[in-house]
Amino acid sequence: MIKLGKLTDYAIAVMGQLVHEAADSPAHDKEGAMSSSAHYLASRTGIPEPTIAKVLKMLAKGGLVTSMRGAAGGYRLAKPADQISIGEIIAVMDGPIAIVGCVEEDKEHCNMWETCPTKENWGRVNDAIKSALDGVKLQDMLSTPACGNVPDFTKDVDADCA
Amino acid sequence: MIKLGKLTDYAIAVMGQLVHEAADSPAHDKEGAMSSSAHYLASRTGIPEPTIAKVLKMLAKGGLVTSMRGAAGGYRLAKPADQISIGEIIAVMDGPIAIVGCVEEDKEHCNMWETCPTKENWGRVNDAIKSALDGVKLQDMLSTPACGNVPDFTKDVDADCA
DNA sequence: TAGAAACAGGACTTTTTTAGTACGATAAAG
DNA sequence: CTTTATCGTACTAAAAAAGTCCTGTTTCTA
Repeated sequence: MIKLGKLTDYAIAVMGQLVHEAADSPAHDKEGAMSSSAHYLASRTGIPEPTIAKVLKMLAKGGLVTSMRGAAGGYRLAKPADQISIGEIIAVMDGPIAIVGCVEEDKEHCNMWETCPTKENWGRVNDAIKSALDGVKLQDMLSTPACGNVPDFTKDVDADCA
Repeated sequence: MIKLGKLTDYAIAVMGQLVHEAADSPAHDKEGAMSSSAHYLASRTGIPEPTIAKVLKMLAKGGLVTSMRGAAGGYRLAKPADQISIGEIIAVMDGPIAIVGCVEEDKEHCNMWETCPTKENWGRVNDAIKSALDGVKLQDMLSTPACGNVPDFTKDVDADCA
């Protein structure tokens, strides 16, 4: 089954939680908006802390969240939730969206790139998938922190998942 | 990187080869069209025989090729190449196309299926991807047996790959 | 200024998935 | 009845993903 990695599911769950946090923040919309620590987010989402820390680091490196170090540091969304697409999140977590390995970036591994007539078709397929994923925004995925992915440990997480 | 398994690439290559074989067949279009053995297809595509055998078995079970046993047996396409979509092939080789595990089939593993508001969105995404893949037919991928996937052993395979 | 809280980065281990192989059984042709 | 094939399944090995941990750096607070 063509599917996303678990870390990607976690990422969407975590970012969803960050949306909640931003909305609840008193300094909402302001520059000095609150940030949430990995520890806190772990407790809210039920995802184990070491794992969620890894996910957050990846998201930070990908520019989807901004981080602040030191005590009282943490993470917050880099952009409003309706400007972050699912496609972006997947790209950061799973790498570029390309259904086949035979893609522009590593054409040197393909001994017949120049003459291969199928690459345009794969390109069209990839583009179609990409726009499908870019059309759905994080905002659309909201209301619940960890649905759509499934780990069992979400069970005891929270009640606003409905 | 979201990508297909190698076996799926092989499958497309093999089915492409079967298209060639059917076209070259004297009994082309007839009921008694020739069939190609796994051994022969392996030699034509450069894919190792045990592996290609496995692929063909999967394709046969999925109904994309028909098989005939016994001496002079082998495989042939179950449908014309322009009626076989890439999506079908992927579905047979990699299972149903569903970008998340949280899909109708195994909703019992999700403890909040009923109330989860994101499943419809994932459904839309899945559908978009599915139609992108169903829109491309095997016919469109033709002209060369093993391009678009890349294994190095395609190098010494054949000359009509251009 | 010392200590605590928190992220950064990387190395490491474990688990899961995928790929590849092998073998005994069955079926058809000559 | 021998040869050429597929069928089904089980097994092994290799690759990828997930998860964990440690060491260092930054920043706030007391």
